[in-house]
Amino acid sequence: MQLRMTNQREMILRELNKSKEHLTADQLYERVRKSMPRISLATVYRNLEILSEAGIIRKLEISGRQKRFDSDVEEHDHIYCICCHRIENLLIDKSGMKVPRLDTVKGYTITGCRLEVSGLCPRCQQKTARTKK
Amino acid sequence: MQLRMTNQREMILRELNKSKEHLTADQLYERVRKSMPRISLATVYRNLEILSEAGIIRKLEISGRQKRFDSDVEEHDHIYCICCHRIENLLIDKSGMKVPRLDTVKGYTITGCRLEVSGLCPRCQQKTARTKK
DNA sequence: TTCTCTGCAAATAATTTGCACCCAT
DNA sequence: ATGGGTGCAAATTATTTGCAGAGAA
Repeated sequence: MQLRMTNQREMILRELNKSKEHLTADQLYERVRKSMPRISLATVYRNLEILSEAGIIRKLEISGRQKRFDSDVEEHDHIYCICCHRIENLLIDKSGMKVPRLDTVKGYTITGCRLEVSGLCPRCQQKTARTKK
Repeated sequence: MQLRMTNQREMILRELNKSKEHLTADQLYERVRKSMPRISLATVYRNLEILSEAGIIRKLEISGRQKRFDSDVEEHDHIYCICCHRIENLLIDKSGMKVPRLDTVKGYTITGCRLEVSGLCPRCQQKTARTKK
């Protein structure tokens, strides 16, 4: 199955790269729509699926009900806010971890290993403090 | 808000405890239904939400589109199969990790930190091998 | 008695799919 | 010209909510 570089696909990739956030499908849709008003949400979903399958982008399945997409496929971890569900990148050295031979855990063939750190982001800490008063 | 121990709630907890797997809401529904045929799926969802909010069970938001629930709220990590989406427990010593002051990362107040290891489980390795032949 | 909980049905939210046409290769 | 890609609308999947009646405390 050959991948074609359509205008839609190109715009989706460009927008995802432009904002270094971790956007959801419909956030991306709203942005792409500004310069390409007739694009459909289904196209965005289809492309995000195809591109992440091809390893060009990365699908994140953490925090909240919507999937998020990351233009950075390099090995890295994430920290997310349990309140506003924002996700930020995190570079953590996992080499020091005393993991009992991770490559053979429970008979699994390991394909990935990531650390998901959760917490309250600075913005939400203020929000919470205000509410508690 | 007071929590009441209804028959439904008790059964849901019992089933979740019985199978030490990480069941989805509707897997749990199917099991509870066997001994309590008139229970509704909405009740299962509502209870899982309430119980995890109360810290009695734990909601897992990894791997696949459905949320899964864990009767074990003790600190532990998970390994999941990228193929069949099964989740198993993992006990990993994270104390050796050289994390740059995890409690202050990017100004966040850290509430949790877990390792999600992904891979192909033994069962799915065989499946894949067979398919590739 | 009081107030949370329940079942049912309907509503939402997120994502996927069928189909006929379009366009990158 | 081929076969992957698109827009649209409808379908699915997962979860949530309104409401009136039930039942734990």
